[in-house]
Amino acid sequence: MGNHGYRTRENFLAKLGIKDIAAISGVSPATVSRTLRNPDIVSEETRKKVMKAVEEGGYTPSRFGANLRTQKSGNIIVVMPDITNQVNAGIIRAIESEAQKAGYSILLGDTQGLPEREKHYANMAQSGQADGVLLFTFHMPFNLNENQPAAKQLPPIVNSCESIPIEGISKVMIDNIAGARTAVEHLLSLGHKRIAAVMGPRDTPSTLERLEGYQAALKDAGIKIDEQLVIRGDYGLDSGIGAMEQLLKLRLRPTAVFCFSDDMAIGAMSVLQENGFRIPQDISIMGFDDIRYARLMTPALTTIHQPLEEIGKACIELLLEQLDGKSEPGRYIELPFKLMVRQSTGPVPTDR
Amino acid sequence: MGNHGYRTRENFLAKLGIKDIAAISGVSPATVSRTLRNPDIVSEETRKKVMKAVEEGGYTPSRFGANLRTQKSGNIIVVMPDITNQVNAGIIRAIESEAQKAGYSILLGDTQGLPEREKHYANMAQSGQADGVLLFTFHMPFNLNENQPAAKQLPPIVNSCESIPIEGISKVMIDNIAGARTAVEHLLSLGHKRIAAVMGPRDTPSTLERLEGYQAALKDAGIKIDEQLVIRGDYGLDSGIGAMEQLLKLRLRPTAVFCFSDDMAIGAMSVLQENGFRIPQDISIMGFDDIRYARLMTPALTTIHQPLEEIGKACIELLLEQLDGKSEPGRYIELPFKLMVRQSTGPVPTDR
DNA sequence: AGACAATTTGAAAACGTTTACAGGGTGGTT
DNA sequence: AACCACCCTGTAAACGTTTTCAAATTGTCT
Repeated sequence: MGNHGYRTRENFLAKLGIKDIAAISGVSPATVSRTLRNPDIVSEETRKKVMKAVEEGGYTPSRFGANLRTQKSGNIIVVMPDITNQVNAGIIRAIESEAQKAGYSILLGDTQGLPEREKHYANMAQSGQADGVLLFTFHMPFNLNENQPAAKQLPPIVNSCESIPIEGISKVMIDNIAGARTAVEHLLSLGHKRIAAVMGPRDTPSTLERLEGYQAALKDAGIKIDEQLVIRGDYGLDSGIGAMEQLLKLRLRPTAVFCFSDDMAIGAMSVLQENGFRIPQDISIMGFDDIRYARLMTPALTTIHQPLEEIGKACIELLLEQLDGKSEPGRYIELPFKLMVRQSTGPVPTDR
Repeated sequence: MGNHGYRTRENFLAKLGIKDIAAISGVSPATVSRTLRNPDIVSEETRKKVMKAVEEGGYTPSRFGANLRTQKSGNIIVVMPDITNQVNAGIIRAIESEAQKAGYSILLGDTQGLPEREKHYANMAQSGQADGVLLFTFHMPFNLNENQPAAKQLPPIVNSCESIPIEGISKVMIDNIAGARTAVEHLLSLGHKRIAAVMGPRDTPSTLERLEGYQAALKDAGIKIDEQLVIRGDYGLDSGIGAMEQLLKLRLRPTAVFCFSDDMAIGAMSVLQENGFRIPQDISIMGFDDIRYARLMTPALTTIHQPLEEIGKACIELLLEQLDGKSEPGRYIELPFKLMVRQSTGPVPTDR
């Protein structure tokens, strides 16, 4: 019954601790820790002894102790409005993969659009549940003191997809304005003049930016904006359906519809086809995102490609820089979009 | 410089600890802890004092200390082959939402099909990173001793979607055999006799089960299985494309194709339409899963609906039971699938 | 041989909670 | 007045690591 520290529970699941391994291999706990974390600084002889005990004992260091001591959780929380969305899913997949390479795990924060859940997830950085935050929502879930630089009041954080208007916070974005402009210019080049826009959720930066690109392109072409052709959506399939139904009721229908997301474009296409319209002969449809289903639609959907994997990688890169203290927050990475011309867009119909 | 425990760093981010709050409110750390975790057992007077200090100090208890003391992480690791898949995404979304209600956070384990990553994630339960495991892959990533009941050697765990052949492990499934049988019977009822099957990845339980249902339905109808009509896929879009191309090369083409996933069905449909085949007049297509895009295809995809949200909820329910020690592992929940008849299936063509 | 540096190790403190235990107070009952 | 029960609170001991500091050992150079 000495105080050697061995566990004696018969339960064979009884987990060994670092002290047990130390006792078995005849060294101190410190040396066991060093062997595992920093093998180079222990002699080969002890390293072998310790590793033998570790393997035979099936020892896995408890994170609880290590986390407490190092004040690091090894987790990154990803705050997203909806992980079911193909765009978000693609990004988070890349994030997870990259994070794992760097030894971090991903905590999933699906806000389902609720600000209180956003707050909840953001607080994980406060409580130590996460070391850093990847923010894909457009609220700022932290209370900031106006008089201090934001960076000093925030945990390591990177903002992507929806740009939060705060100085000094790292961001990974695509140029939504230019993307939308490119989309509309593609339609203009096909001769379209009555081009509808189906927007995303009101007030989100991405929607506002894409709207700006849409307006700018039309303005440059000398076309006046027809408010009836600008419909509010929410990036979801059903809102694409609703928007298209609304557009079909118009006396002067658009000849092309630019949807701010592929999901809405797919919804719109289904309404058109149900009602006997031919795409693109009667109406052209254009999306945004290039989700994996886009190219498999019939007709294949013309859209703006977003580099999901690169976005995810860039997010982790910027966050790791902050976590490693290698760089100040405030870096901005802009990734290139790409116009994917497929079959859902075509020349404006001439017969009217 | 007394030992009152206050932090004195000027850094205004300096986090207060439980000792600081205790000192400020003039009670012991124990009482602060009680106030936060179990408010009922402290007097109203102290509770007010403490809460005031907590709020003014902006105190958030550190998880590091609490985790170490309670030996709980508050995390659940979800191990999935691909989170980008609509089925998995839908399930994990429900899981996340339910887990959060119960005070747990979700760690994302996207294995990308790699067994070593599966092992890595499974080990998170060993190291204390996660309290429980939700397993959607079909390997058993733990080394089990054959002579002991599996349940005693495993952390709290629930297995779903792909059934792992081990006794005494909780499961949430749909009846894949009956689901596939229902699908094929639907096609049979439309007069089809040459019904192709596009399978999922070889050796996964779900594929084997669906294949069994397919075979059973044909056998019951007195139709001999034509091996040429059974194509290997991997549940992904591209494999649906490849499978359909293969089927079109056949001298005697099928009149209906049952794809074991909607993604493959969508891939198959795009091939057919590209080659001028009419769906369902020339060939009927049937999927499995009922992802959100299924009903928006043109024609809308007939498929077997999987109750993703219910699956997610049931997983958490079974896992929480184990985590709370309220029940032994080994429970089995079977959720109902549903045949969704839409426009991609129709009567067998008569003209040949 | 002695001084000094380099390498390797151990002792002990620290990380921040929660909780078993004990003790002090209050009020009610005999 | 003594006793008991109950409620509330504080003390102190865990939980399992990592890391600082110092000591011990070895090797190198004069």
